[in-house]
Amino acid sequence: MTTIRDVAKKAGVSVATVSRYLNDSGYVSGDAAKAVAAAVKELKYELNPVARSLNTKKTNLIGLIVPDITNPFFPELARAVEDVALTYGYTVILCNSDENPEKEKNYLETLKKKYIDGFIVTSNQLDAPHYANMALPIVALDRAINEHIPTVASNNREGAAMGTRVLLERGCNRILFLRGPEELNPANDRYEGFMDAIRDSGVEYDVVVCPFHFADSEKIVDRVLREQKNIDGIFASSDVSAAGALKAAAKLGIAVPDELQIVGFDGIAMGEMLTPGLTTVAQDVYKMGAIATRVLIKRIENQVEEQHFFEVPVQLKIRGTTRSVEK
Amino acid sequence: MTTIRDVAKKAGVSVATVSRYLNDSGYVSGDAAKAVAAAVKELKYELNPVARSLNTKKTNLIGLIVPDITNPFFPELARAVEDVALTYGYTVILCNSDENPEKEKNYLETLKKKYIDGFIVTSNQLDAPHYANMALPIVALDRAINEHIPTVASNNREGAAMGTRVLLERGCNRILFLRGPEELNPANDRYEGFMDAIRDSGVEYDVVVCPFHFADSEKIVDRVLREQKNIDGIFASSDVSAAGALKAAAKLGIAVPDELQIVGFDGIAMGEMLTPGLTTVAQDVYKMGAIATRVLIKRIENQVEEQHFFEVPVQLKIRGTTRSVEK
DNA sequence: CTGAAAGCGCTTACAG
DNA sequence: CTGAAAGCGCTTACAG
Repeated sequence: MTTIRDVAKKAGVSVATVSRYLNDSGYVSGDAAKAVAAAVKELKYELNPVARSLNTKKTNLIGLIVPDITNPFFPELARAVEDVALTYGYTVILCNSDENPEKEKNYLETLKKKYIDGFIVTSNQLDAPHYANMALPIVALDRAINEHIPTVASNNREGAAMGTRVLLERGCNRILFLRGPEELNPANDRYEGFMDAIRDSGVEYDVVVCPFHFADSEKIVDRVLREQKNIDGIFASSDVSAAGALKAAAKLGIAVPDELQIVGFDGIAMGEMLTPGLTTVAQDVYKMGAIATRVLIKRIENQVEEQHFFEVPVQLKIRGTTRSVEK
Repeated sequence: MTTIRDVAKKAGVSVATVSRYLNDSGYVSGDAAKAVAAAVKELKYELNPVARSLNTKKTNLIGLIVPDITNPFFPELARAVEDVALTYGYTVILCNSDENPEKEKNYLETLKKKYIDGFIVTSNQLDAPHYANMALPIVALDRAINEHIPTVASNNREGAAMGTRVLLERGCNRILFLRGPEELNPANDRYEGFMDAIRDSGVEYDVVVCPFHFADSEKIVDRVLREQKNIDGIFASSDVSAAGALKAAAKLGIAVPDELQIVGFDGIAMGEMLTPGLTTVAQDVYKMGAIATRVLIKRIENQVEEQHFFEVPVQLKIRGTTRSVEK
């Protein structure tokens, strides 16, 4: 392995000069620069990043902590993070937390020791002490951690209101809202948005808490649909739940969208594969990941960034589980 | 930051002894061990892994190279890799290659410089030179790289034969096989398996090449179904293609499974969310990832492993897109 | 503008 | 069984 010393020797300068040239830090005369460049080229020298890290305490590594990459929301996020990271010369370490604070903390600490440069985190441990005294740059995704930490999120509340109005405008008279887990901030925001839109409409509604899980959602919706025969609209807080609802309806022989209209939330790829295609409030997950990564890297590189909260607009995707608007 | 020197001083021994104790390498007397242990505890000393890496050229980091984490096959793989890696004290770096040899090579080289310990790779660049002279441990997933590199894969051929027989046993008289991209090894194995099963059956069949992409598959199947009215069975080389086929059938008003039966390949979660649920040849993706990771870590830790090819059996999942067997 | 030297925090022959 | 010392390959004040 050729080292900086070899380069220095060949170029007839000191290692300090080579280092300055390589890092573009401090002055290097034109002559010296030329000699070093030639030596680097001739020796095919490549800087050893581990040795550098030991000095700088930087690694160009960032951690992405998600509950579970298997959850269809996260792969696209991971993709965005990796794409942007690559652009800036960073590499991504993938961590599944399972929403387990211990696991999360463990990753945080292990990687900190390895001089990781920062984290992008999707977590519910909003108030966990290990975030408070983390000296490392962190950006929160989807769910706020605390005021000191920049957050990127969809406009969940407004999006949910939009989704609700889709059903309202299409003549639903009794709407079932599948509310997400109560410990999830975004789920609560969506609930608020639903309430915003439904409140003054005069339309009847039911709210049922429902995990973001296909089979559970199907079961819950099946039960509700059997009990409440007059439900003609379902707004689910996630596409996976909406898929469960659609399946339940199909099994009960309820025609979608003629007898029952369904709207989801998320915009995951599966939505268009269903029959009929799922109408949904689509989050721009890729954009969220991209913004989060840029913000994080700015922080890592000490660029000032006054903005603290980044809201990414959702977009309605009208597909087959809703009818055309009644005029 | 407390270093090994602080510990040595407090314990009244040399740093060499502390290092030996910490790494359980070389002899350390009982007394010395006790003193060091006490000092470590009192000072809350934690070894600096970066400094260690500079010496050992090991980092406990492994790279996972996939074409695109957004492809529904890979998240579960990534999850398995990460789970097992964590068990052994390794951390996973996620790399999306987009099947682009340059990108792949770039990751390989960048991370090698960072003293990454090994790679798990899903790649088509079987014969790429950058794999031939990689001194690092590598395990190939799903697609063989070369004979020197251990490979983990499903029994694609046999699985495809099984899937074909599902249609045969259920009375299909004309089967459309959606063959995957010809540059993909597993896709070709599945084609062989289909041929194995169909050849002697006397049943008519068509073969159409079809990318593992939903919308494209839908389009292709729509066209074929319009042209060939008597197709009553489709075997798709991937679940995503099968979903496209199902969608095409639905739009054409063809009843599944009564008029047309469909079988997919992969076993991704989406399959059960469709209506009807997708019958499929399910790969045990998690197991594949877990095995690959264990094999890789064994190699990294220089444990001999004579086995070179690991085949993970597929499993039939009979759901709603096929009928019950005719007796 | 440049170099000698200390330092980042560990590991590992080597001599005893 | 143990320690002094060199070494991993870089960066960074500091003095000139």
